[in-house]
Amino acid sequence: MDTKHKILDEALTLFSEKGFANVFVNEIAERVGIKAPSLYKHYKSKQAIFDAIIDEMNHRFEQQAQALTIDGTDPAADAEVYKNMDEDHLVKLGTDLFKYYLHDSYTRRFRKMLTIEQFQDKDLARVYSQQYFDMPLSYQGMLLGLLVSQGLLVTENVPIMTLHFYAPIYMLLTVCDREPEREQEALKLMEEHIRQFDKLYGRNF
Amino acid sequence: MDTKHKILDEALTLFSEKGFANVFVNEIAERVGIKAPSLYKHYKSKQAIFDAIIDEMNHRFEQQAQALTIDGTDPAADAEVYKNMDEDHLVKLGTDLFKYYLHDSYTRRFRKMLTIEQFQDKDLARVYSQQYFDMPLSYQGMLLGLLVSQGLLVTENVPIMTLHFYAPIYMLLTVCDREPEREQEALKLMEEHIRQFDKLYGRNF
DNA sequence: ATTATAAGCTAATTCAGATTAGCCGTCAAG
DNA sequence: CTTGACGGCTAATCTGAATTAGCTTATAAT
Repeated sequence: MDTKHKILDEALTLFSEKGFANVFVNEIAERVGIKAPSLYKHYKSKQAIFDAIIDEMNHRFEQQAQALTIDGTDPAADAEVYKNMDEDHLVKLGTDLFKYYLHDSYTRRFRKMLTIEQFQDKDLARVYSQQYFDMPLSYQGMLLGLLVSQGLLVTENVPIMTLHFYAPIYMLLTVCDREPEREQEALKLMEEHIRQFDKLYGRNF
Repeated sequence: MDTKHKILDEALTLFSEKGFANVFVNEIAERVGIKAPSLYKHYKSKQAIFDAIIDEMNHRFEQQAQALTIDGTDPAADAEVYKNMDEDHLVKLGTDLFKYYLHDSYTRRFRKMLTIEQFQDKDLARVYSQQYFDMPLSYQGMLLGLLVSQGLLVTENVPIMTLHFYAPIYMLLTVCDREPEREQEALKLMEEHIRQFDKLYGRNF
């Protein structure tokens, strides 16, 4: 990784732990292994570093959205995947989703940074809501909608069913972000949540 | 309200909007209607103001916990209240809870401040989780447990049922905190959420 | 009446932390 | 070979924001 990227990487780590205002260019430089003034060979200000992080993230998000949309517009392929979905598969789906969000380094740091900075301006607020509310609900709504059309789940209101699926996952995620030592507890609740979700929405005999 | 309290009040407002590090003692003083140096007649530093806010909150929380526990240990009284609970009552219960959390000025500002500062140290993280995860789940679990013992709701796992009730409320709350203009949308989802919750867990005929 | 304390003000002071100036070595392109 | 861009360094500089000094007035207690 070249210096320019390393700066973004270390800055993101620090911003996600302490917030933009509590990080000194000094610390960023130190972690990168250079002196503070050298940072300015790469970015014209501390703010510019922050902005570059946001830009990079928007870029990744666009790609991601693209990818998901492509998958989504091909229900046939996805339907295949979920053909013989059962409770255990659903648990795995949810748990994997949870673990990915929780452990993927970039995702996690970005989410935490955004959590801290979300009230600074409307743009950041919008990005947060998009990423951790609208997009997950829309994407997972699509997947769960497939399960409904396959007759594996039953509901008259897919969006609310999706909310019931995702909101607990989101909430447990925020707990682990602030108290990582509660991950085991959270995973246990996750599994119980999904099993109960399956019982509630699964076709009952 | 005396100056000493007004300082805490205005500081809390500012901290909840911009975070501790982005607020200048200047701004606090201005809102209080005094000059910055006069603040130091009341608190020995900016940090001391923050600490006083936390102390005051801990105080309020203890009182609150006390009150809730007292109610809770008298199931007879509460049971009376929920004797003829139906879906509309449940919607009202949830909506009121939501609106209280959302609009109560102190609660809202405190929650937003904690959202920003939660990663600064373990104490703040613990307080956040206590207030917005553990306590609500435990208190609402008690209430919903009553409804179960009354036969109004059916489940084998009250804690997870409580998670299903509360997590969507919490999530919609965080959306409104960052994008207040989405309150109507959130209220609509709230109502649908609870109606569906009632259908899922309500005694089915 | 006197005095002590509380609470305000203006005018410094301090200091940390972002940024700039200006120098140096490296290396690839011409 | 030499030149210029790149990326690093040290030593300033600049700024802004917290805090302190020291004065003043009002009020309440002795």
